[in-house]
Amino acid sequence: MAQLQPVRGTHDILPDDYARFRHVVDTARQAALVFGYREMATPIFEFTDVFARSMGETSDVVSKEMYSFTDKGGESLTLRPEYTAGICRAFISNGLQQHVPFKAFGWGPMFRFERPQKGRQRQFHQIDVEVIGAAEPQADVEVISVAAEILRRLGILDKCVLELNTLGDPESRVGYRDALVRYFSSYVDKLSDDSRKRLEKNPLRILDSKDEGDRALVAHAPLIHDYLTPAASDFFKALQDGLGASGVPFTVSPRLVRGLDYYTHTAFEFTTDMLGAQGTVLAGGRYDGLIEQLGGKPTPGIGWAGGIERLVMLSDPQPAAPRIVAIIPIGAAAEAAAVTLAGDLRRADIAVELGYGGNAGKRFKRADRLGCAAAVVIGDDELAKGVVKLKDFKSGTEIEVARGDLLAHLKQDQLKA
RNA sequence: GCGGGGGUAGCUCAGUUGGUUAGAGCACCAGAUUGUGGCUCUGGGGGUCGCGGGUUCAAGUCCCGUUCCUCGCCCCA
Repeated sequence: MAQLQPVRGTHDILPDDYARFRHVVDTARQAALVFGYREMATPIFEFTDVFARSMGETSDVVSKEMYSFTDKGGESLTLRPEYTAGICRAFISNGLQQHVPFKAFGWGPMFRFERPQKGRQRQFHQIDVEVIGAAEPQADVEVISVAAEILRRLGILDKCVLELNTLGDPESRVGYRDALVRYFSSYVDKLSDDSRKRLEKNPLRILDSKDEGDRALVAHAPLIHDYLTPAASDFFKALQDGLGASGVPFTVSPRLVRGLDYYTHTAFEFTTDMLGAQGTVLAGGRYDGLIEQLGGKPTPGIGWAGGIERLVMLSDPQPAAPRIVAIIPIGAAAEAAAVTLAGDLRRADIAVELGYGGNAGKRFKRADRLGCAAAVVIGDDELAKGVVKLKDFKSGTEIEVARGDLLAHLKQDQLKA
Protein backbone atom coordinates (compact mmCIF):
# COMPACT_ATOMS: atom_id res chain seq x y z
CA MET A 1 0.00 0.00 0.00
CA ALA A 2 1.40 3.33 -0.99
CA GLN A 3 2.34 5.76 1.77
CA LEU A 4 1.46 8.77 -0.32
CA GLN A 5 -2.30 8.88 -0.22
CA PRO A 6 -4.77 11.31 -1.68
CA VAL A 7 -6.62 13.53 0.78
CA ARG A 8 -9.35 11.67 2.61
CA GLY A 9 -12.53 11.47 0.63
CA THR A 10 -10.87 12.36 -2.67
CA HIS A 11 -10.10 9.95 -5.48
CA ASP A 12 -8.10 9.84 -8.65
CA ILE A 13 -10.17 9.03 -11.69
CA LEU A 14 -8.00 6.77 -13.81
CA PRO A 15 -8.59 6.34 -17.55
CA ASP A 16 -10.95 3.34 -17.40
CA ASP A 17 -13.12 5.02 -14.78
CA TYR A 18 -12.85 8.35 -16.50
CA ALA A 19 -14.36 6.87 -19.64
CA ARG A 20 -17.46 5.97 -17.64
CA PHE A 21 -17.45 9.31 -15.87
CA ARG A 22 -17.27 11.17 -19.15
CA HIS A 23 -19.97 9.00 -20.66
CA VAL A 24 -22.36 10.15 -17.93
CA VAL A 25 -21.47 13.80 -18.47
CA ASP A 26 -21.67 13.55 -22.26
CA THR A 27 -25.00 11.75 -22.12
CA ALA A 28 -26.43 14.31 -19.71
CA ARG A 29 -25.17 17.23 -21.76
CA GLN A 30 -26.61 15.85 -24.97
CA ALA A 31 -30.01 15.21 -23.40
CA ALA A 32 -30.05 18.68 -21.88
CA LEU A 33 -29.19 20.26 -25.24
CA VAL A 34 -32.12 18.44 -26.80
CA PHE A 35 -34.38 20.17 -24.30
CA GLY A 36 -32.89 23.55 -25.15
CA TYR A 37 -30.51 23.93 -22.23
CA ARG A 38 -27.08 25.47 -22.73
CA GLU A 39 -23.93 24.48 -20.97
CA MET A 40 -22.21 26.92 -18.67
CA ALA A 41 -19.80 26.89 -15.75
CA THR A 42 -19.30 28.91 -12.63
CA PRO A 43 -16.18 29.10 -10.43
CA ILE A 44 -15.63 26.27 -8.03
CA PHE A 45 -15.28 28.76 -5.22
CA GLU A 46 -17.42 31.70 -4.24
CA PHE A 47 -17.62 34.17 -1.39
CA THR A 48 -18.72 32.15 1.63
CA ASP A 49 -21.70 34.44 1.91
CA VAL A 50 -23.19 33.11 -1.33
CA PHE A 51 -23.69 29.69 0.24
CA ALA A 52 -24.38 30.88 3.76
CA ARG A 53 -27.21 33.12 2.58
CA SER A 54 -28.72 30.71 0.12
CA MET A 55 -28.62 27.50 2.11
CA GLY A 56 -29.23 29.04 5.53
CA GLU A 57 -26.68 29.51 8.27
CA THR A 58 -28.15 26.75 10.36
CA SER A 59 -28.23 24.06 7.68
CA ASP A 60 -25.84 21.20 8.26
CA VAL A 61 -24.05 21.87 5.02
CA VAL A 62 -23.25 25.45 5.94
CA SER A 63 -22.64 24.98 9.63
CA LYS A 64 -20.32 21.99 9.48
CA GLU A 65 -19.65 20.67 5.98
CA MET A 66 -18.16 23.56 4.02
CA TYR A 67 -14.59 23.86 2.89
CA SER A 68 -14.12 27.52 3.81
CA PHE A 69 -10.87 29.44 3.98
CA THR A 70 -9.56 32.96 4.13
CA ASP A 71 -7.52 33.95 1.10
CA LYS A 72 -4.49 36.22 1.11
CA GLY A 73 -6.70 39.23 0.57
CA GLY A 74 -8.60 38.43 3.75
CA GLU A 75 -11.77 37.28 1.98
CA SER A 76 -13.73 34.31 3.29
CA LEU A 77 -14.17 31.93 0.37
CA THR A 78 -15.78 28.51 0.13
CA LEU A 79 -15.37 25.60 -2.27
CA ARG A 80 -18.86 25.11 -3.61
CA PRO A 81 -20.88 22.42 -1.78
CA GLU A 82 -23.57 22.54 -4.47
CA TYR A 83 -24.20 24.14 -7.82
CA THR A 84 -27.49 26.02 -7.56
CA ALA A 85 -26.30 28.94 -5.46
CA GLY A 86 -23.44 29.66 -7.86
CA ILE A 87 -25.71 29.62 -10.90
CA CYS A 88 -28.14 31.96 -9.20
CA ARG A 89 -25.30 34.25 -8.23
CA ALA A 90 -24.13 34.23 -11.85
CA PHE A 91 -27.66 35.01 -12.98
CA ILE A 92 -27.66 38.11 -10.81
CA SER A 93 -24.04 39.12 -11.48
CA ASN A 94 -24.47 39.00 -15.25
CA GLY A 95 -27.84 40.68 -15.42
CA LEU A 96 -29.46 37.67 -17.07
CA GLN A 97 -32.97 38.79 -16.09
CA GLN A 98 -33.57 39.73 -19.70
CA HIS A 99 -32.87 36.17 -20.80
CA VAL A 100 -35.57 34.45 -18.77
CA PRO A 101 -36.40 31.71 -18.77
CA PHE A 102 -32.71 31.02 -18.44
CA LYS A 103 -32.00 27.33 -18.98
CA ALA A 104 -28.61 26.04 -17.92
CA PHE A 105 -26.74 22.76 -17.85
CA GLY A 106 -23.52 22.40 -15.89
CA TRP A 107 -21.32 19.86 -14.21
CA GLY A 108 -18.24 19.79 -12.06
CA PRO A 109 -16.72 19.07 -8.67
CA MET A 110 -18.44 19.86 -5.38
CA PHE A 111 -16.89 19.76 -1.93
CA ARG A 112 -18.32 18.78 1.40
CA PHE A 113 -16.53 17.89 4.60
CA GLU A 114 -18.42 14.71 5.38
CA ARG A 115 -17.52 11.25 6.54
CA PRO A 116 -16.74 9.33 3.36
CA GLN A 117 -18.71 6.27 2.37
CA LYS A 118 -19.33 4.50 -0.87
CA GLY A 119 -21.04 7.00 -3.15
CA ARG A 120 -20.14 9.81 -0.79
CA GLN A 121 -16.84 11.61 -1.11
CA ARG A 122 -15.48 14.92 0.03
CA GLN A 123 -14.79 15.93 -3.53
CA PHE A 124 -17.59 14.58 -5.66
CA HIS A 125 -19.09 15.56 -8.99
CA GLN A 126 -22.53 16.56 -10.07
CA ILE A 127 -24.44 17.23 -13.23
CA ASP A 128 -26.86 20.06 -12.83
CA VAL A 129 -29.87 21.52 -14.62
CA GLU A 130 -31.57 24.80 -13.71
CA VAL A 131 -34.35 26.98 -15.09
CA ILE A 132 -34.44 30.50 -13.70
CA GLY A 133 -37.29 32.89 -14.27
CA ALA A 134 -40.13 30.47 -14.93
CA ALA A 135 -42.96 30.26 -12.42
CA GLU A 136 -45.08 27.85 -14.42
CA PRO A 137 -45.45 24.19 -13.43
CA GLN A 138 -44.59 23.38 -17.04
CA ALA A 139 -41.02 24.29 -16.19
CA ASP A 140 -41.06 21.76 -13.34
CA VAL A 141 -42.36 19.15 -15.75
CA GLU A 142 -39.59 19.92 -18.22
CA VAL A 143 -36.81 19.90 -15.68
CA ILE A 144 -37.92 16.52 -14.35
CA SER A 145 -38.32 15.21 -17.89
CA VAL A 146 -34.72 16.11 -18.68
CA ALA A 147 -33.64 14.09 -15.68
CA ALA A 148 -35.73 11.11 -16.71
CA GLU A 149 -34.39 11.29 -20.25
CA ILE A 150 -30.80 11.31 -19.01
CA LEU A 151 -31.46 8.28 -16.83
CA ARG A 152 -33.17 6.58 -19.74
CA ARG A 153 -30.23 7.24 -22.06
CA LEU A 154 -27.87 5.90 -19.42
CA GLY A 155 -29.99 2.77 -19.25
CA ILE A 156 -30.71 3.13 -15.55
CA LEU A 157 -34.17 4.66 -15.47
CA ASP A 158 -35.67 1.28 -14.58
CA LYS A 159 -33.31 1.00 -11.61
CA CYS A 160 -34.74 4.20 -10.17
CA VAL A 161 -38.07 5.45 -8.93
CA LEU A 162 -39.20 9.06 -9.04
CA GLU A 163 -40.59 10.27 -5.77
CA LEU A 164 -42.52 13.50 -5.92
CA ASN A 165 -43.96 15.86 -3.37
CA THR A 166 -44.88 19.47 -2.87
CA LEU A 167 -43.82 21.73 -0.05
CA GLY A 168 -46.45 24.26 -1.12
CA ASP A 169 -46.03 27.97 -1.27
CA PRO A 170 -44.72 29.84 1.81
CA GLU A 171 -48.25 30.31 3.10
CA SER A 172 -49.06 26.60 2.89
CA ARG A 173 -45.76 25.71 4.43
CA VAL A 174 -46.17 27.92 7.49
CA GLY A 175 -49.57 26.43 8.24
CA TYR A 176 -48.32 22.90 7.75
CA ARG A 177 -45.24 23.47 9.82
CA ASP A 178 -47.36 24.69 12.72
CA ALA A 179 -49.62 21.68 12.43
CA LEU A 180 -46.62 19.35 12.44
CA VAL A 181 -45.07 20.98 15.46
CA ARG A 182 -48.38 20.75 17.29
CA TYR A 183 -48.75 17.09 16.41
CA PHE A 184 -45.23 15.96 17.28
CA SER A 185 -45.10 18.10 20.40
CA SER A 186 -47.79 15.94 21.91
CA TYR A 187 -45.54 12.89 21.44
CA VAL A 188 -42.18 14.41 22.43
CA ASP A 189 -41.44 11.58 24.83
CA LYS A 190 -41.84 9.06 22.04
CA LEU A 191 -39.65 10.84 19.52
CA SER A 192 -36.06 9.83 18.92
CA ASP A 193 -33.32 12.13 20.19
CA ASP A 194 -32.55 13.24 16.65
CA SER A 195 -36.15 14.07 15.93
CA ARG A 196 -36.54 16.01 19.16
CA LYS A 197 -33.82 18.30 17.87
CA ARG A 198 -35.46 18.41 14.46
CA LEU A 199 -38.71 19.48 16.09
CA GLU A 200 -37.08 22.81 16.91
CA LYS A 201 -34.74 23.20 13.97
CA ASN A 202 -36.46 21.60 11.01
CA PRO A 203 -39.71 19.80 11.89
CA LEU A 204 -40.35 18.73 8.27
CA ARG A 205 -37.27 16.54 8.54
CA ILE A 206 -38.96 14.29 11.08
CA LEU A 207 -41.09 13.04 8.22
CA ASP A 208 -38.23 11.13 6.63
CA SER A 209 -36.65 9.87 9.85
CA LYS A 210 -35.37 6.31 9.68
CA ASP A 211 -36.10 5.62 13.32
CA GLU A 212 -38.77 2.93 13.79
CA GLY A 213 -40.55 4.77 16.58
CA ASP A 214 -40.59 8.00 14.60
CA ARG A 215 -42.00 6.24 11.60
CA ALA A 216 -44.94 4.97 13.58
CA LEU A 217 -45.75 8.53 14.63
CA VAL A 218 -45.16 9.89 11.15
CA ALA A 219 -47.67 7.44 9.75
CA HIS A 220 -50.46 9.37 11.45
CA ALA A 221 -48.98 12.84 11.14
CA PRO A 222 -50.81 15.60 9.27
CA LEU A 223 -50.25 15.66 5.52
CA ILE A 224 -49.03 18.66 3.57
CA HIS A 225 -51.83 18.12 1.10
CA ASP A 226 -54.42 19.14 3.67
CA TYR A 227 -52.68 22.45 4.22
CA LEU A 228 -52.08 23.56 0.64
CA THR A 229 -53.56 26.82 -0.50
CA PRO A 230 -55.78 26.43 -3.58
CA ALA A 231 -53.00 27.95 -5.68
CA ALA A 232 -50.38 25.52 -4.36
CA SER A 233 -52.76 22.63 -4.80
CA ASP A 234 -53.46 23.59 -8.41
CA PHE A 235 -49.76 23.89 -9.06
CA PHE A 236 -49.10 20.39 -7.81
CA LYS A 237 -52.00 19.03 -9.83
CA ALA A 238 -50.68 20.68 -12.99
CA LEU A 239 -47.25 19.19 -12.35
CA GLN A 240 -48.65 15.69 -12.02
CA ASP A 241 -50.79 16.07 -15.13
CA GLY A 242 -47.78 17.32 -17.05
CA LEU A 243 -45.63 14.40 -15.98
CA GLY A 244 -48.42 12.04 -16.97
CA ALA A 245 -48.56 13.61 -20.43
CA SER A 246 -44.77 13.35 -20.67
CA GLY A 247 -44.85 9.68 -19.83
CA VAL A 248 -42.71 10.06 -16.75
CA PRO A 249 -43.88 7.65 -14.04
CA PHE A 250 -43.75 8.86 -10.45
CA THR A 251 -45.10 8.17 -7.02
CA VAL A 252 -46.25 10.84 -4.64
CA SER A 253 -44.33 10.62 -1.38
CA PRO A 254 -45.91 12.91 1.20
CA ARG A 255 -42.92 12.45 3.49
CA LEU A 256 -40.35 13.61 0.94
CA VAL A 257 -38.90 16.89 2.19
CA ARG A 258 -35.88 19.10 1.61
CA GLY A 259 -33.08 20.04 3.94
CA LEU A 260 -32.29 23.34 2.30
CA ASP A 261 -34.25 26.44 3.19
CA TYR A 262 -34.94 27.84 -0.21
CA TYR A 263 -37.20 25.14 -1.65
CA THR A 264 -40.88 25.77 -2.38
CA HIS A 265 -43.56 23.76 -4.17
CA THR A 266 -41.94 20.90 -6.05
CA ALA A 267 -39.52 18.49 -4.40
CA PHE A 268 -38.43 15.30 -6.12
CA GLU A 269 -35.86 12.55 -5.97
CA PHE A 270 -34.86 9.74 -8.24
CA THR A 271 -33.77 7.02 -5.84
CA THR A 272 -32.44 3.50 -6.14
CA ASP A 273 -32.15 0.60 -3.75
CA MET A 274 -28.89 -0.52 -5.32
CA LEU A 275 -26.50 1.89 -3.61
CA GLY A 276 -27.05 1.21 0.07
CA ALA A 277 -27.54 4.27 2.23
CA GLN A 278 -26.70 6.63 -0.62
CA GLY A 279 -29.85 5.85 -2.57
CA THR A 280 -30.51 9.32 -3.91
CA VAL A 281 -29.20 9.49 -7.46
CA LEU A 282 -30.62 12.77 -8.59
CA ALA A 283 -32.72 15.28 -6.68
CA GLY A 284 -34.01 18.79 -6.84
CA GLY A 285 -36.93 21.10 -6.54
CA ARG A 286 -38.31 24.58 -6.91
CA TYR A 287 -36.60 27.48 -5.19
CA ASP A 288 -38.75 30.54 -5.78
CA GLY A 289 -37.25 32.41 -2.82
CA LEU A 290 -33.58 31.89 -3.55
CA ILE A 291 -32.68 34.67 -5.96
CA GLU A 292 -34.27 37.26 -3.73
CA GLN A 293 -32.48 35.82 -0.73
CA LEU A 294 -29.21 36.34 -2.59
CA GLY A 295 -30.01 39.97 -3.23
CA GLY A 296 -31.61 39.79 -6.67
CA LYS A 297 -35.10 40.75 -7.73
CA PRO A 298 -37.69 38.11 -6.80
CA THR A 299 -37.27 35.45 -9.48
CA PRO A 300 -38.59 31.90 -9.46
CA GLY A 301 -36.34 28.96 -10.23
CA ILE A 302 -36.26 25.19 -10.38
CA GLY A 303 -33.49 22.67 -10.86
CA TRP A 304 -31.77 19.52 -9.78
CA ALA A 305 -28.38 17.96 -9.27
CA GLY A 306 -27.28 14.39 -9.89
CA GLY A 307 -24.27 12.65 -8.39
CA ILE A 308 -21.97 11.56 -11.20
CA GLU A 309 -20.17 8.92 -9.12
CA ARG A 310 -23.51 7.41 -8.16
CA LEU A 311 -24.72 7.45 -11.76
CA VAL A 312 -21.49 5.77 -12.82
CA MET A 313 -21.96 3.01 -10.26
CA LEU A 314 -25.44 2.30 -11.62
CA SER A 315 -24.54 2.35 -15.29
CA ASP A 316 -22.86 -0.45 -17.20
CA PRO A 317 -19.11 -0.57 -17.71
CA GLN A 318 -18.71 1.65 -20.63
CA PRO A 319 -18.19 2.40 -24.05
CA ALA A 320 -16.37 0.78 -26.88
CA ALA A 321 -12.68 1.55 -26.89
CA PRO A 322 -11.56 3.93 -29.60
CA ARG A 323 -10.43 2.26 -32.78
CA ILE A 324 -6.69 2.67 -32.72
CA VAL A 325 -4.24 1.76 -35.44
CA ALA A 326 -0.70 0.78 -34.46
CA ILE A 327 2.12 1.61 -36.80
CA ILE A 328 4.98 -0.84 -36.49
CA PRO A 329 8.22 0.14 -38.19
CA ILE A 330 10.89 -2.49 -38.66
CA GLY A 331 14.40 -1.27 -39.21
CA ALA A 332 16.00 2.17 -38.89
CA ALA A 333 14.90 3.43 -42.30
CA ALA A 334 11.27 2.66 -41.55
CA GLU A 335 11.26 4.65 -38.32
CA ALA A 336 11.19 7.97 -40.16
CA ALA A 337 8.60 6.76 -42.64
CA ALA A 338 6.41 5.60 -39.75
CA VAL A 339 6.51 9.01 -38.11
CA THR A 340 5.51 10.68 -41.36
CA LEU A 341 2.74 8.18 -41.93
CA ALA A 342 1.43 8.61 -38.38
CA GLY A 343 1.20 12.35 -38.96
CA ASP A 344 -0.77 11.86 -42.17
CA LEU A 345 -3.26 9.55 -40.51
CA ARG A 346 -3.68 11.68 -37.41
CA ARG A 347 -4.43 14.74 -39.51
CA ALA A 348 -7.23 12.66 -41.02
CA ASP A 349 -8.52 11.97 -37.49
CA ILE A 350 -7.42 8.37 -37.29
CA ALA A 351 -6.07 7.44 -33.87
CA VAL A 352 -2.54 6.15 -34.21
CA GLU A 353 -0.30 4.53 -31.66
CA LEU A 354 3.37 4.63 -32.53
CA GLY A 355 5.37 2.50 -30.16
CA TYR A 356 8.53 4.13 -28.96
CA GLY A 357 10.83 1.23 -29.45
CA GLY A 358 11.37 -2.51 -29.26
CA ASN A 359 11.40 -5.22 -31.87
CA ALA A 360 8.43 -6.24 -33.94
CA GLY A 361 7.29 -8.87 -31.46
CA LYS A 362 7.14 -6.43 -28.59
CA ARG A 363 5.40 -3.81 -30.63
CA PHE A 364 2.76 -6.26 -31.80
CA LYS A 365 2.23 -7.45 -28.26
CA ARG A 366 1.82 -3.92 -27.03
CA ALA A 367 -0.58 -3.03 -29.84
CA ASP A 368 -2.69 -6.06 -28.99
CA ARG A 369 -2.82 -5.13 -25.32
CA LEU A 370 -3.92 -1.62 -26.17
CA GLY A 371 -6.83 -3.09 -28.06
CA CYS A 372 -5.69 -1.79 -31.42
CA ALA A 373 -7.94 -2.71 -34.31
CA ALA A 374 -5.17 -3.03 -36.84
CA ALA A 375 -1.45 -2.74 -37.35
CA VAL A 376 0.38 -1.07 -40.18
CA VAL A 377 3.73 -2.76 -40.74
CA ILE A 378 6.43 -0.97 -42.62
CA GLY A 379 9.98 -2.26 -43.15
CA ASP A 380 12.70 -2.23 -45.78
CA ASP A 381 10.79 -4.47 -48.19
CA GLU A 382 7.70 -2.30 -47.98
CA LEU A 383 9.70 0.89 -48.31
CA ALA A 384 11.27 -0.41 -51.49
CA LYS A 385 7.89 -1.31 -52.97
CA GLY A 386 6.07 1.82 -51.73
CA VAL A 387 3.54 -0.24 -49.77
CA VAL A 388 2.64 -1.12 -46.20
CA LYS A 389 1.25 -4.31 -44.73
CA LEU A 390 -2.12 -3.83 -43.08
CA LYS A 391 -2.96 -6.43 -40.50
CA ASP A 392 -6.42 -6.81 -39.01
CA PHE A 393 -6.04 -7.97 -35.42
CA LYS A 394 -9.41 -9.58 -35.15
CA SER A 395 -9.14 -11.80 -38.21
CA GLY A 396 -5.37 -12.02 -38.24
CA THR A 397 -5.30 -11.45 -41.97
CA GLU A 398 -2.65 -9.29 -43.54
CA ILE A 399 -2.85 -7.52 -46.86
CA GLU A 400 -0.47 -5.35 -48.81
CA VAL A 401 -1.66 -1.81 -49.49
CA ALA A 402 -0.04 0.95 -51.50
CA ARG A 403 0.98 3.76 -49.17
CA GLY A 404 -1.19 6.20 -51.07
CA ASP A 405 -4.25 4.00 -50.56
CA LEU A 406 -3.82 3.37 -46.84
CA LEU A 407 -5.97 6.25 -45.65
CA ALA A 408 -8.85 5.24 -47.87
CA HIS A 409 -8.55 1.66 -46.67
CA LEU A 410 -8.64 2.61 -43.02
CA LYS A 411 -11.61 4.90 -43.48
CA GLN A 412 -13.44 2.19 -45.33
CA ASP A 413 -12.77 -0.10 -42.39
CA GLN A 414 -14.33 2.55 -40.18
CA LEU A 415 -11.26 3.00 -38.10
CA LYS A 416 -11.83 6.68 -37.71
CA ALA A 417 -11.44 7.67 -34.08
C1' G B 1 -19.65 14.28 14.82
C1' C B 2 -21.49 8.88 16.67
C1' G B 3 -21.35 3.26 16.37
C1' G B 4 -19.68 -1.57 13.78
C1' G B 5 -16.07 -4.26 10.31
C1' G B 6 -11.45 -4.09 7.84
C1' G B 7 -6.01 -2.77 5.81
C1' U B 8 -0.35 -8.59 3.77
C1' A B 9 2.90 -7.58 -3.90
C1' G B 10 -0.14 -3.32 -9.14
C1' C B 11 -5.15 -6.51 -8.26
C1' U B 12 -7.86 -10.67 -5.54
C1' C B 13 -6.39 -13.10 -1.32
C1' A B 14 -3.80 -17.29 1.97
C1' G B 15 -0.55 -17.05 6.17
C1' U B 16 -2.06 -22.67 11.81
C1' U B 17 -1.65 -22.23 19.39
C1' G B 18 3.30 -15.83 18.12
C1' G B 19 8.79 -19.34 15.73
C1' U B 20 14.08 -19.13 11.06
C1' U B 21 14.68 -16.02 4.57
C1' A B 22 6.24 -13.83 4.24
C1' G B 23 3.35 -17.11 -0.08
C1' A B 24 -0.38 -18.20 -4.33
C1' G B 25 -3.25 -16.78 -8.60
C1' C B 26 -3.74 -12.85 -11.95
C1' A B 27 -0.92 -8.72 -13.84
C1' C B 28 4.07 -6.92 -15.18
C1' C B 29 9.26 -7.76 -17.32
C1' A B 30 12.64 -11.09 -20.01
C1' G B 31 13.71 -15.49 -22.95
C1' A B 32 12.02 -19.68 -26.15
C1' U B 33 10.54 -16.55 -31.18
C1' U B 34 16.49 -10.45 -33.26
C1' G B 35 9.79 -9.10 -39.67
C1' U B 36 4.30 -10.53 -36.43
C1' G B 37 0.17 -10.16 -31.13
C1' G B 38 -3.48 -13.67 -28.55
C1' C B 39 -2.06 -19.76 -26.67
C1' U B 40 1.96 -22.46 -24.25
C1' C B 41 6.60 -23.19 -21.60
C1' U B 42 10.90 -21.29 -18.73
C1' G B 43 12.97 -17.57 -15.81
C1' G B 44 12.75 -12.72 -13.29
C1' G B 45 11.53 -8.12 -10.71
C1' G B 46 8.39 -6.46 -7.12
C1' G B 47 6.51 -6.20 0.19
C1' U B 48 9.49 -0.81 5.51
C1' C B 49 2.83 -6.96 6.33
C1' G B 50 -1.23 1.08 6.45
C1' C B 51 1.79 4.11 10.15
C1' G B 52 3.78 4.69 15.29
C1' G B 53 4.55 2.69 20.03
C1' G B 54 4.22 -1.52 23.59
C1' U B 55 4.51 -6.87 25.40
C1' U B 56 8.01 -10.98 24.20
C1' C B 57 14.02 -14.63 23.52
C1' A B 58 10.89 -14.00 19.07
C1' A B 59 5.16 -10.02 16.31
C1' G B 60 2.08 -10.17 9.68
C1' U B 61 -0.04 -12.79 14.15
C1' C B 62 -1.13 -10.19 20.91
C1' C B 63 -2.10 -4.91 23.24
C1' C B 64 -2.58 0.59 22.69
C1' G B 65 -2.70 4.84 19.64
C1' U B 66 -3.24 6.76 14.81
C1' U B 67 -4.51 6.90 9.62
C1' C B 68 -7.28 5.28 5.45
C1' C B 69 -11.23 2.25 3.43
C1' U B 70 -15.92 0.15 4.34
C1' C B 71 -21.29 -0.59 6.62
C1' G B 72 -24.93 2.13 9.32
C1' C B 73 -26.59 7.00 11.89
C1' C B 74 -26.66 12.37 11.06
C1' C B 75 -26.96 14.99 6.51
C1' C B 76 -27.02 14.80 1.44
C1' A B 77 -26.12 13.95 -5.03
